[in-house]
Amino acid sequence: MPPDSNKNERYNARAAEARWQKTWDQRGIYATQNSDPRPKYYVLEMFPYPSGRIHMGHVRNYTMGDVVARTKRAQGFAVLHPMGWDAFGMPAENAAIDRKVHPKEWTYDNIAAMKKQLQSMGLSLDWAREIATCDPSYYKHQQKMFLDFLKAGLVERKQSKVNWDPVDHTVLANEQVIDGRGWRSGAEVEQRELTQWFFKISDYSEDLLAALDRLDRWPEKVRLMQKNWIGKSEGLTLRFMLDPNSLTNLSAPNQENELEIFTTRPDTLFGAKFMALSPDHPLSLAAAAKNPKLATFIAECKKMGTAQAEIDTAEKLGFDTGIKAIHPFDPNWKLPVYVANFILMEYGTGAIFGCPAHDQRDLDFVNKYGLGNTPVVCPDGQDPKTFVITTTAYDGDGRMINSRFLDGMSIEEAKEEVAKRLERETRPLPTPPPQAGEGRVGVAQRQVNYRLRDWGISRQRYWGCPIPIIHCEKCGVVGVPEKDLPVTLPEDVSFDRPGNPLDRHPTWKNVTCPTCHGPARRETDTMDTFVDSSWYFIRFTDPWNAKAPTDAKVANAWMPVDQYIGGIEHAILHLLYSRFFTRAMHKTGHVGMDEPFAGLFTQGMVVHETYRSKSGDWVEPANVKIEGMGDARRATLAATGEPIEIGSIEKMSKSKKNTIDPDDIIAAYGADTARWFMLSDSPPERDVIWTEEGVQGAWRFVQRLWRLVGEIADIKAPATRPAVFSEQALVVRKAAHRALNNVSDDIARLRFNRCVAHIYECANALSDAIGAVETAPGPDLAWALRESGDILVALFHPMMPHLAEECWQALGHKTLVATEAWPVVEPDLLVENTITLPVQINGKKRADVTVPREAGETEIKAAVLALDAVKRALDGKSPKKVIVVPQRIVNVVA
RNA sequence: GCGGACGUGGCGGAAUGGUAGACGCAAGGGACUUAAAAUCCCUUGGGAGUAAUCCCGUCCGGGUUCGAGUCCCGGCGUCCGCACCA
Repeated sequence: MPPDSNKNERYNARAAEARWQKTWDQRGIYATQNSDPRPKYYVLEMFPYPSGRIHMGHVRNYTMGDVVARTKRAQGFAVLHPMGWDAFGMPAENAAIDRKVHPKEWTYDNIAAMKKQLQSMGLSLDWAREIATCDPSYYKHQQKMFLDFLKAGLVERKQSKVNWDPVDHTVLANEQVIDGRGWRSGAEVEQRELTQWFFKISDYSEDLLAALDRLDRWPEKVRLMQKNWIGKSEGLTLRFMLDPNSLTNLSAPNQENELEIFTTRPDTLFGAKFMALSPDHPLSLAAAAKNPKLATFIAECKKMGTAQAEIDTAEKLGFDTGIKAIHPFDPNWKLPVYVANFILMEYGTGAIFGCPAHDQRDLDFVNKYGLGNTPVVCPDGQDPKTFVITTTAYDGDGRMINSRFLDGMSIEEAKEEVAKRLERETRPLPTPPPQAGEGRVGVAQRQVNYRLRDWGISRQRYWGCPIPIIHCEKCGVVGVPEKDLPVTLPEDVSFDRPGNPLDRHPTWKNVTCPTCHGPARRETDTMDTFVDSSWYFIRFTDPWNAKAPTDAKVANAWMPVDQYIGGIEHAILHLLYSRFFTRAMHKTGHVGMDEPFAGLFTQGMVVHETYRSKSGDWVEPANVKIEGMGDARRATLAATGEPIEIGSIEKMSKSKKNTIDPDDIIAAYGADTARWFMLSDSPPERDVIWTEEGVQGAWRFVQRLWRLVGEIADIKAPATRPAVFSEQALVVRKAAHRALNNVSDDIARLRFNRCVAHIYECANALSDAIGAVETAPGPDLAWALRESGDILVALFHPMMPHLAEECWQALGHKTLVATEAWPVVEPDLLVENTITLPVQINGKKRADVTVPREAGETEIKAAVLALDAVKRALDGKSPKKVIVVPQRIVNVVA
């Protein structure tokens, strides 16, 4: 590129971007004042984990948020658009182990590096509100809220299972368990029970479920996923008597004389073939005490990991305890009681009755143990006499069969009948006697059950927010007094051994009890990092507050977040925890609302082709040379020419080495090009494939816009708006105003790929108009072109802010386009005087008809019937029907 | 296993139940140039036909409708989440 040529100079993104970033920064135009009286708009992207480098997923996510922020700012809102760091978590500890670097140092270095990268993207962020969750000034308030929640009854301690690595003596995350073995040690993982802290999210099950209906700016699929996660089900708890003759081998003398189960299918009670207990069920343990084989079986079950997918896909295994349960409707009907590996203690009562014909898991189980099945629901249209179940359970609708007094009923009627009969029948509660109330209770009780479990927040790790609790032998569990907060992490820790460094720190955990001043020890567990991210969006409203997590007045003014943008992978946990946490903060007086996110958008991933060498190693795209097209596409290693296999398109990941570094792209093409490409083509909720061609296309368009604006800037236009416009000038103005209208609408609905298309169309129209001018445009066309140029620049500003500033300046404006108001559309320019309707004959398009905009149905019909194509198709006959859909289409039924 | 999505040209995709393929990419042809790059113009779902025009076509099989990529039922395929990754 000749740098001396002035007129046709290329847009120099690198120089321009640095310059405009400096200007914005110096003028402080993205700092938001809490005192701003304009209507508020809070746009937030999910804050990143400081892994060290931003990735393309961040570029996509933050560009989308920035488009919304810039647009809303132009539309007159006080926009809050902050950024921070989800800075606690396991990778920092892994780095400490692998690279001997302190988690704190590692984290803050990463933050500094990533902040620089984000700043190079030209995001309109208010960096004055930056927070890092690992900073004591942040987690101090989190500890305060933990104590507030504790006082409010929202926290409890209970037992829960963890993945235990018996070699490393450490707790493993599910992702650290690979094929049932610890990722570092390779040892078989065991389940262990630990006493842990829980937030009582299940207190809000019904509220979290019911409120989903009001989140009308959330994706339907996320609401559905949360609904299923909460998993409300209505059923019965049902007390089966145990056959006393079968209980002789139990440890305790006959404490368990009955077994309580939960079922959502009481209608299938006559199809029951067995009972199944969780390996953790008290009755299982009682039976195992005198039965070594059963004890071994239970121990085997504990070798299974705690992940749900693993439990569900494992082979269904059971062990017959020898205990018999008595059918509630037939004292002579005895059911074998098994301990089974697929029954969860956490759900229902930890025990079920198995009806194999109508539940696949139960069917797999009986087929393995030869217990048989009896269908009790017969689908409509099936003959009950011949209806049999072999390997596939039937869980659909139908009529009751083989079920005595239920026969012929619908499923719903049968459920109701069973409930009614068993509710009426009462029996004394099992021994030992109940502590309160009457001695007799219905054999069955209707019960609403939720799948949602309480939120276990204890982590046996160093790099997390310390749980502000002191354990005293005399006083028990005592909260750290507020004046002693924050409980800070000690910095002199070692990672040379596995396990929690806090637990083996020589002094940190030794404290005096705040109540009795005797010796006591600190809680050494830290909080789940999901706690940190469950309120950061509220902290952003008042991040400087040293006294309290937030100022309710300020938080209530900014909250809820109007538009939250992040990955679909957070659809359930992060969002549900945040909804709970906001409610808990409401209950403890920190804020005045329940729902944190009024609008939610979940964007898709950035994916890329994968490359593999002959030896099976993954190869980075930067080292691959691609030649040829379509099927003839071949890849070679750029350095050696070794052939490379082109693999499937997958999520960018370090392990498959198919990542593209945003830094490289920004250095080569500039941030605007990267931003533009991330918004082009793919709908934002879907995955976008990163391609070299796509980036180059975006880069060419950047240059094209720059040239186009240069041409418009050269046009001399009258200062005042002409009174009349020629047809030519109107075409230009209509194109610009149509684009303005479409882009405004599509940004509001976050349909960025369509915005991109409309901006292309607008640019094409302006290029065409300029190309058609032979000498110099007349004053009306000149004015129209200048007007349209201004509109075009304003429209792409949210997406390519640096280029827009450069263009705005070139067009002679002295202001910043970043602080300009959004252009105002002239509605008259959006309507045409004539409309062209497609004409179908029998549903197939055969012709067009052009009619005046205000033409009525009879007028349109007449015009349609006069068309050659219609006459030909009708062949002299009159049509059966003519359907005129106003403004849309005409269909002639011949 | 359970739950959730998605499936349209060579590719990414567009299409309130109403003209399938907007817009972009790639490709082919042309202009400019000593040449290349850059830029500009034209063509581009498949098939038949000189042409007008016609036939086929939105993963597969059914259905509803004047009309289905879109709605319903049943398959197939791909992807995501599953509670200690964030």
